[in-house]
Amino acid sequence: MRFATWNVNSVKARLPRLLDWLAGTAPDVVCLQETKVADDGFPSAEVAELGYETAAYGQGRWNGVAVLSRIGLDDVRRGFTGVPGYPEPEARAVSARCGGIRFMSVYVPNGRTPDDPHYAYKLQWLAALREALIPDLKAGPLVVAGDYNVAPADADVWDITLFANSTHVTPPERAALAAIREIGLTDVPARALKGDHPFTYWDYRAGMFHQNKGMRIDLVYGSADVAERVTDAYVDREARKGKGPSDHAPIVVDLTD
DNA sequence: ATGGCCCATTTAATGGGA
Repeated sequence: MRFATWNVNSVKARLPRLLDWLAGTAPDVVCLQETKVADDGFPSAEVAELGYETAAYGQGRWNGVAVLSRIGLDDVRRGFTGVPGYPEPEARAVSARCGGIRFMSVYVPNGRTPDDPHYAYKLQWLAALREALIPDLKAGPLVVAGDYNVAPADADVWDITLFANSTHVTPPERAALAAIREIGLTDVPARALKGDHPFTYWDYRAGMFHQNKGMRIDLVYGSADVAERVTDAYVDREARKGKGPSDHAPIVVDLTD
């Protein structure tokens, strides 16, 4: 089985690239984030032509997540139990069972700045996610993949000295991720196709990508029974190149059957 | 080579992204 996660930064703006990438990479399951489209606008028919069923949870202008699968898709859940809002619940998590594994696509709140209410919301959201995943882990194999908006270690940003007073690297954010791992999820490390750092995000501005000034903020967390099946995982930086890319690259994971 | 913001929306200017 091959699965992937990708923050596409608008599924409509990215549709030609998404379809090409699906055809070329041939993942069985894909977790998408920042689809930025209401469910009735999701290009379900277009991805169906490539054999994918869709579980989309969107709200329009912002956020939006989806799971695509060509190996079956059922038991779809939008959001999760106890999800906090800002102030209303946002479309930041959707899950479905595909090929014997529950896949959850997550788009963690950004946090903006550490003194912003959005930062407190981010920590609340991650704490609530942890609690919601406990019963999911008991129910069977689980993958929680997406844009976590946290760089787990200093090496996961291009220059940690530039992140003083910034979100994504603070101890409480990192502790929130550690608390999620502690319930029985493993960080599936992805290899970089070039260089030493498997960054998944590079700002559009100032040539950050070609200088490889990036961040590792997209992550794949898997239950132990999934993690032990991993044969390869890589960041597809090719998808960040060229005209009209997302600012995030996909992570592709291969499992033994 | 990978190339110097981009997205959606209230279609101009703004909020959000990280």
